[in-house]
Amino acid sequence: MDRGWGISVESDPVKFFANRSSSSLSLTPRLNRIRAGNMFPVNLNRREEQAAPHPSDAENHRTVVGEVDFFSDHKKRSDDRMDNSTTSITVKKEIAHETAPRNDLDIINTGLHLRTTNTGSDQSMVDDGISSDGAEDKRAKSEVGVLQTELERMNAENQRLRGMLSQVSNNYSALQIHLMTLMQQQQSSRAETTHQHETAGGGPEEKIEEAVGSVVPRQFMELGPSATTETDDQPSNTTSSEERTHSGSLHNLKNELVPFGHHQDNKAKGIGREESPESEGWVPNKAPKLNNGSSKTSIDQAATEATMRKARVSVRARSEAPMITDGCQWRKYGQKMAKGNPCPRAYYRCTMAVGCPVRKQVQRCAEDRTILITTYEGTHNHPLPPAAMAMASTTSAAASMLLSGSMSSADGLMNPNFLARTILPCSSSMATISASAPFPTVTLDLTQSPNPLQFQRSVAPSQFQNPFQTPPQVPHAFAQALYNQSKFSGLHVSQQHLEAHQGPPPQLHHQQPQPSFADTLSAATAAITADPSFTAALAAAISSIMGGNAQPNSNNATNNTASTTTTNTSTSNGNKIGGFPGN
DNA sequence: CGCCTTTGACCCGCGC
DNA sequence: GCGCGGGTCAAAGGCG
Repeated sequence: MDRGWGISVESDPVKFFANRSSSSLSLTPRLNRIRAGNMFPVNLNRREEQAAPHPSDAENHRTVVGEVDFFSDHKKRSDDRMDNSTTSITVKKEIAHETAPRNDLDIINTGLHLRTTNTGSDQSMVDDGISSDGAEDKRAKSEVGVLQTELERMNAENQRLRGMLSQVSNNYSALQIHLMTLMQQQQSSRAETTHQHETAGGGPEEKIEEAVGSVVPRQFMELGPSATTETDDQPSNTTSSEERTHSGSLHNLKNELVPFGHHQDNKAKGIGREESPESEGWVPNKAPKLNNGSSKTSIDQAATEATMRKARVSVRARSEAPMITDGCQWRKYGQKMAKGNPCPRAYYRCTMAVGCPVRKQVQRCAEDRTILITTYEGTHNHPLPPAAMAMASTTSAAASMLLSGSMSSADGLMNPNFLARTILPCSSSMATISASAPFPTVTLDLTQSPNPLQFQRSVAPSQFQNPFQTPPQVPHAFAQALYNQSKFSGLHVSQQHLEAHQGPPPQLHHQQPQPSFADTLSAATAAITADPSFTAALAAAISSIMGGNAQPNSNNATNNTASTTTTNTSTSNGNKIGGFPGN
């Protein structure tokens, strides 16, 4: 039963991916994603491993609807079977042939049907031994009981659906808040720049309006060739070595998110990682090797890049899959038993480009093995397919946010909670920052279910100055795409896990009282130096998700699937250390 | 045959 | 200096 959820859930996404990649990926990506999002509760509840093929949903519904009408028929059939079969056998047959749940409603109906059938059989048994006078009452009482049972089942189902909904809201809220924070940051950056260079006319409102009209498009443009000029216009601000190194480090982030075809422009510019020896390939985390630069700038840049690479983003998500598929291709290069965790830690390296420095570690949580902890390290030195944008941008944004805080303010790392609130002001429990050595780590916890209303309160229009209210579908699509990826790759929320962990998931990080959103926002704005690349990263991610440019990378889904498949296969092999955690 | 995973060995940093 | 733990390498084997 338990395994059934996982199996069915993993099988369907493949079909979906296949359909998606072959038919309408480039045409209506947004619609597909929305559709996929709507499918969320559907897939999670499928249990088909032992269900016989069912003609269609309509027929399924028909069967359910007709169950009451066929009550007597069931009775008759049960009567006929009484000779050589028990009631339980009858019920199993019903399950096998008549319940092929297509969605939650079907499951609910299935439960009803099951009960009805069962009761019908029972009823028939009772009727056999009772006079016809009391049969009517008995039948009525039985129906009442059936309805009560159904009500209970539906309540339980409702609870589960609520859990799933809160999970989705969790992801959605996290990403939307993130986006909003970035928008505010962008606004602050622009205001500051404008104030420094010229006291341009127009009040804050006008600036905001300008930002609204241009933020996203301009950021999109920054990713292209125009990014060079845009960046060239900026250096007047980045005179200090600190900011210079900062800019250099985030150049990687920009590269990571540059759409296909634009990647070479930055390279031609001659800044950033491409020229550093490190860019040629992965260099282990050994400090001496990082100081290969001859000039001071090179040293600073190398150190910054080292910090950038050392900064880690850990994503915690419930998953039965051995590894979440984030759109990238990974090759496993090691596995070790980590101290304090019975589950082995697997080491993966990005193989989408030769010499890509990005690594990730995958390990199951020791406290709750349904939680998969994926730790990303480094930035991609190659273009990413749209499917990889969401996760990469999220992790990179978190990492750059972390690094921005660490560079602009020493308190950033000294006060992790501050940065945590900075990244996700409204939900410090969803993003936590560990300042513990050796690597600063941002933890994005997708396993928690905060109160969605809390977020709604936080992003009231009055707080965000209407112009900054991005179209709802933007962050929604962002979260949706991220979630879809997760869902189809194993980051899905398993129904059984929702049931098993109705209570608050284990908290690895200390929760802090939540400050007001305005306070944290201003704090974030003040604490983090303006960084166009950061916003550009998010803009690029959103653009890729919105499908405006949607590079029809149809291989993407295939690669994802293949990657997951191979990983599953490999991890299912006998492993001396014990195989993959949780399997 | 090539790619990938497995897994023991090795390297390095850190604490004692 | 030594041990421990994290991280990586690379030979060997499996698989399509």
